Amino acid sequence: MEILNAAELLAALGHESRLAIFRLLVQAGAEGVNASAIGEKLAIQPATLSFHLAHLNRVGLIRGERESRFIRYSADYTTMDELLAFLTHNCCQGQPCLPATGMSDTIEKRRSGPKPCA
Amino acid sequence: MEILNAAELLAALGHESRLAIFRLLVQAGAEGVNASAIGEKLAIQPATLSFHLAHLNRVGLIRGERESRFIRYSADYTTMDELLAFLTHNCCQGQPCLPATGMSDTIEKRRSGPKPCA
DNA sequence: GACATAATTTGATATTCTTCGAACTATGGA
DNA sequence: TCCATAGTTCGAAGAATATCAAATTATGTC
Repeated sequence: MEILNAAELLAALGHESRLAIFRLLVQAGAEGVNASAIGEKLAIQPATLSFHLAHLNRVGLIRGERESRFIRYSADYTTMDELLAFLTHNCCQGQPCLPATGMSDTIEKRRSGPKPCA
Repeated sequence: MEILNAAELLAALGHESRLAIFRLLVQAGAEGVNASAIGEKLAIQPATLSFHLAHLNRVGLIRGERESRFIRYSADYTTMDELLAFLTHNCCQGQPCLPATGMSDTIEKRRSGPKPCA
């Protein structure tokens, strides 16, 4: 992944509504969620929702499939995986440098260990 | 981390210049890089650079320390770690679901494993 | 103090993004 | 065919961003 592409993905997720949509779809898994259900759950009006769904779809983070009258959206995990791989490239030597476990000394240990992410 | 905060961080990184700055600082490590050196390396004019540095600093991804006439900027790894932890929360059960190792079947394996990220 | 360098701030401009009402398309049922 | 539902597209308005020249602040040197 190139930096321009990564920036596009990050910008797509860098909006509260779109991030909420994406997270909802990740939690929903393979079954996905149809547009109006997303709109209800997140209190986003149809036109605005379509705008954000189109944005997320354009950059490849989600995809939609028509199912009768509904369009069922689901997260495209591979794109997110690639983005995370890009952000963690050249750090951690393949070891997980995340998540922060809540152990108070984790950060300090990590500080002296392999270089963290991005 | 809350979703609004995460969206702010993602938006901050969702600009080619700022992402390039952040990556440069991550690569530079603890020593950091002073502003004019960043500007030269990335071909960004001083005023524009200051604008982006201030943005990254405001959201906590970098910090600057004056060193004589220079201001040395360095990445704040903890903020990035928290962001990545947020993005990978409730997935992977603490196992690394990244990075993509380049092994062709990794993605498929992961698909049937713990739910990927975000 | 006068000057040069490093960086920021200000102000103006151009661009992009976001939102939403209204119109439109697509599908299914009576 | 007519109607209702699901969703998108269009168009306009307002808000937020990005860029950069010019002015300003801060530091160090002569």
